Amino acid sequence: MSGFERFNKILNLFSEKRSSLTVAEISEELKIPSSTIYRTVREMVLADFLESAAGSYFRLGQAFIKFNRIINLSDPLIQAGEPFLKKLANENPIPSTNILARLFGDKVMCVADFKYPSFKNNTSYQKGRLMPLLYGATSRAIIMQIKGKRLSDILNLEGLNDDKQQKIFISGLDKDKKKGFCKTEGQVDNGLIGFAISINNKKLGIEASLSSIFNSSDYRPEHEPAIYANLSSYVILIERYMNKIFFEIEAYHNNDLNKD
Amino acid sequence: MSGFERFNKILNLFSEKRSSLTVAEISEELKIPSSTIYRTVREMVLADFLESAAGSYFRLGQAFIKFNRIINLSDPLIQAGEPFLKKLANENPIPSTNILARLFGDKVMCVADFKYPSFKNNTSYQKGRLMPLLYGATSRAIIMQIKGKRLSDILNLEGLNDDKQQKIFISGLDKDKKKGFCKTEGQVDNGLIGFAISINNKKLGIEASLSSIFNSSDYRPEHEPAIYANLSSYVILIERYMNKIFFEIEAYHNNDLNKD
DNA sequence: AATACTATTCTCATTATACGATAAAATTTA
DNA sequence: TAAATTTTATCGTATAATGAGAATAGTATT
Repeated sequence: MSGFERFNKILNLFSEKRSSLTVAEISEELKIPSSTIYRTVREMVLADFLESAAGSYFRLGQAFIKFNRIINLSDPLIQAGEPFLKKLANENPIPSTNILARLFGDKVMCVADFKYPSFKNNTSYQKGRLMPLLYGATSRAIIMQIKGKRLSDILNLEGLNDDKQQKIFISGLDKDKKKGFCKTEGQVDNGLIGFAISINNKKLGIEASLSSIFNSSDYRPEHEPAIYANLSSYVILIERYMNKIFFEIEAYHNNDLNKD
Repeated sequence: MSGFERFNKILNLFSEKRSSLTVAEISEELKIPSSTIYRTVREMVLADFLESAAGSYFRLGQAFIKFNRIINLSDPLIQAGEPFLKKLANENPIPSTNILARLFGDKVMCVADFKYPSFKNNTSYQKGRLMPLLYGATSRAIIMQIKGKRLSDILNLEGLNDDKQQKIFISGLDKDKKKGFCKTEGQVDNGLIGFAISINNKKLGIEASLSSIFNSSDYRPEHEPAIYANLSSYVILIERYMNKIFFEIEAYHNNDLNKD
């Protein structure tokens, strides 16, 4: 096992449920001698990827907070989209949670969210959370942008291995693609209904979606036109804004003052 | 240079100002052959610490968003303190920004913040940002908890090397310590005045502070009693809540069901 | 479409460095 | 104070990272 691989494996032992670990536990989990783990953990602590907590436990360190902030301040999708989420929530006909999600490698992750104050349900969608790729409007509006080999690779990775089933799934996607939007009910959370539209910027390599999630009990079919009108107008705004950001980034890169 | 060190150095090239880099740029900055950088970057992309963007640039990857979320959901200080920030802001006599900050290694970092809607100034304090250790009430209320060799080590690292100056600084801290609170004006941002009280939990290894920042122009001396009353009562609540969390964590660790 | 240019991966011999068993030291607990 | 646990240090060995350079893939240019 290589050094980086070990480093990565240690970090991935930490989770929402298990947020602190001892060297002994790490050593046990990874089947690696504790002398080696001690050395690696020390390096990681020194670089702020871990911090030592009480009782010889170790926690994730501040490096993640720091780098997350840099991403928040610089990610084109977050920059372009986050300012609109609150407005979208206010304009929706019924209380909603509104989500910006995007494809990272083979995972869909929520990168920004705004919940209307009176929206009661706790959706599974939260900033930083990896979302199921095959379920929910949010994810569908993203993967409908992918095609060919890359799509089937992703679906395979997600466990949709059967050829027949994959074809059915893809033809479902194609229908949504023609309509231009996705709508699913209860696929991610019971009692919730979600609507999503794709966001895309080829030059920035961003495949994303904007979605609004409602309580099924609040929702009436007559709300649908307003929901789509809101989503699609904000998607246009966000895509335009992202394009502007792209040109700013390009200008920055081309500015020789920044090199050296 | 070791593998992990290189990995760390690559990440630390990314900043708010410079959020994407090419392999050539990294190679140039670190004076390491690009064949090596390519290999390392590939590993990092595979593990989601970097992602490739347009024009052969690389950005920070989703791993940071993911791990940041885990910290947010599990950090005892954030869990215990964040829910109170909004209340504190609402109860302050004048518009404020309210900050939970804590010591990570030798750096003070803001881990949660709430800005009262009508508070105008953009403070330097933002979640995830590393703060100057020697300036501002927020940081003072934290380092006043440290003593002896550890304190002087930290001060040295921060550039306060001169023995005489260090003594002056420490005696200033001691005065604040006796008073039980810190108050500084304009040390971090011009036109802002900050008040802070220490937060501590030895068992969890957390040295932190709660602070309220105001516009100097809004502030009148007669506000001071209310400000301190608010801060100190919330600090008591937060410390109590953190202690409760400590016992929950301890119970979790002692529960054999969680081990295998 | 052909060419030039750049970005990326691959190969491989060399060397450095990560590894892990063990001992020593430091810290915590009884 | 002793016992137990956690952490660091030591060191010979094997392994895996390194970097030069070639090969390939991918883009841009004309």
